[in-house]
Amino acid sequence: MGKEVIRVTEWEAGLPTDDDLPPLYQSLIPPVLAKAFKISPEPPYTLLDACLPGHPLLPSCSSYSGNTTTNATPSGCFNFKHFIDDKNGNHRENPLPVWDHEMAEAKHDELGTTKGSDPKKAHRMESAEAASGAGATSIENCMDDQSVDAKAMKMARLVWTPQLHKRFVEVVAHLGLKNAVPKLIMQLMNVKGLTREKVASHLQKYRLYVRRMQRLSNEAPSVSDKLIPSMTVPPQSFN
DNA sequence: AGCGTAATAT
DNA sequence: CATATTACGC
Repeated sequence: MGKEVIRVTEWEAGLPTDDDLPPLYQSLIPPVLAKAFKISPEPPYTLLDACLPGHPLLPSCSSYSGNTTTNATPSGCFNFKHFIDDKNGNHRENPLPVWDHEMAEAKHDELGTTKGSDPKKAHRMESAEAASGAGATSIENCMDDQSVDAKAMKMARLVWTPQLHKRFVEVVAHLGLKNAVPKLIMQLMNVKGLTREKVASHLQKYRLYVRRMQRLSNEAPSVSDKLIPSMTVPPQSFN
């Protein structure tokens, strides 16, 4: 007795469970290998895709930071100020991630003369018809256009929608706050149009937010804290 | 080359 | 205000 007629359970023994397999797997495969092995070459998510509810990109990282600050902003863009607590992470609304196309015309040529040629001075934002906040039909194409030549021209301001930010936070949590650097975050997020600079900018702000939160949780619990400074928690550096 | 940060710009 | 850009040190 003892051996069951089931499959080769031993094979499955050491294998990682679903919990152990964050959906980052594809992102971790070098493009070269992926291509060599005919693995789907890591489809870069459009900003839209990344925000769609049904995307298991990063399942709730249950065993990473224990508590991945699930922040769902109630309305509009997320605010580091507000989203401190999460009442219900159940907001499935999808305010489409948007690029701020404000500089549609803006620049008029002031130097129309036969002066030199400027190597890095040509901004032309024209492909701006995104369906911001409305039923979007062929948004993907729209995104394509933007993200493609977005690298060339000056990109419109990225709006960090709650969903996009959520992905950001998840990736950061997955990496650990210490290892989370712009480049890695950008790669793991795998969102089309994201640049290292954008991520870095966001990360900088996010760090400030986290630090503020940590301080807040430490100090000013009550009056007794001030009266009895005998045993205070010195350095609480998470990671 | 990247990163972190503060200051500054849009 | 949120995001982008820059400058500087590491």
